[in-house]
Amino acid sequence: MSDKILSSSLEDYLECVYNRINLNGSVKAIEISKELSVSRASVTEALNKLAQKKYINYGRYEMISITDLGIEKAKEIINKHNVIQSFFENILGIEKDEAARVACGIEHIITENILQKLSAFNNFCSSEPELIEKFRQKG
Amino acid sequence: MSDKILSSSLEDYLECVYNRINLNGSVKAIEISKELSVSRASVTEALNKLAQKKYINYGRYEMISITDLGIEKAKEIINKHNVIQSFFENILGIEKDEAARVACGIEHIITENILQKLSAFNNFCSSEPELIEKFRQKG
DNA sequence: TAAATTTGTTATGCAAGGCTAACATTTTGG
DNA sequence: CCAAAATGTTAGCCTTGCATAACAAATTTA
Repeated sequence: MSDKILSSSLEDYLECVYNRINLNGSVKAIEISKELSVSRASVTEALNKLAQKKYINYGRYEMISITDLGIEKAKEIINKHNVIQSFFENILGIEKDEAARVACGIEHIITENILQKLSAFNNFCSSEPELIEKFRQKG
Repeated sequence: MSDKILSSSLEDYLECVYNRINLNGSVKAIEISKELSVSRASVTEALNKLAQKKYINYGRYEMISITDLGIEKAKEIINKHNVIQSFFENILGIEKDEAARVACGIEHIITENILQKLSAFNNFCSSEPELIEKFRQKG
């Protein structure tokens, strides 16, 4: 529980909180419960941990809000997710659902260094669309 | 513990057993302990689970051997590892250690479908080396 | 507004995967 | 061959992450 470190699981909860707040302006525990397919009790537990680590503001029966630290962290995670999913979808040609599902696992593992290279590679491939054309014809 | 399913952790143990047996003809628990940086006790526990699931042959104070099922599974895992590591090293230009370390996490998550596409993409890029040249100059 | 429903919390328990310490067995080197 | 060292096992404990059930608070609605 080294204060600032987040497990994969807690990263998922934080990501969900961030996305919901961005979409709706607020988020309720039961929404998280449904989105992540876990019990309400598990959500309570996870939110307490995130609050203790200062990623969100939260107390018994209180509204959930996200801190600046939480926003920063959530953006990092979501950026990783997007870069990975984009590589799978746009370059490898994987169907969206599968791309998203696997990206969701990898986002917790990939290093900043590899992510940066992968992002650059995505951009490179966008700038040379005939490349992907050629790959799609073979594979 | 649904009989044939292996957790990430057990996949790591099996991979290690397979590699050691291939290199040296045999493997001892203490070697696994060192390679995976876990206690001897944890190795005993993991080996018992792998034996129960029929991936290895193993009993108290007995030599460890791998079953046909184990070999098949280990090859799958190692193939995943190699495809991922190769993409990181040869295409993104990641340094070997980091490529191996991250591949070791992803190999437990990636689907067969994505792996197959990634492998095809590795081959495609090998057949067009000027591509990677160009990317390296930009990124 | 008071009862019913929904949502949140707490208590408790389970499984996985790890640890240490003590004990058992095997291997090694005088 | 036998004592010391190395290796393997067991017992007991911890943490994470999940669950269910019972209870508390908030919200909805009749």
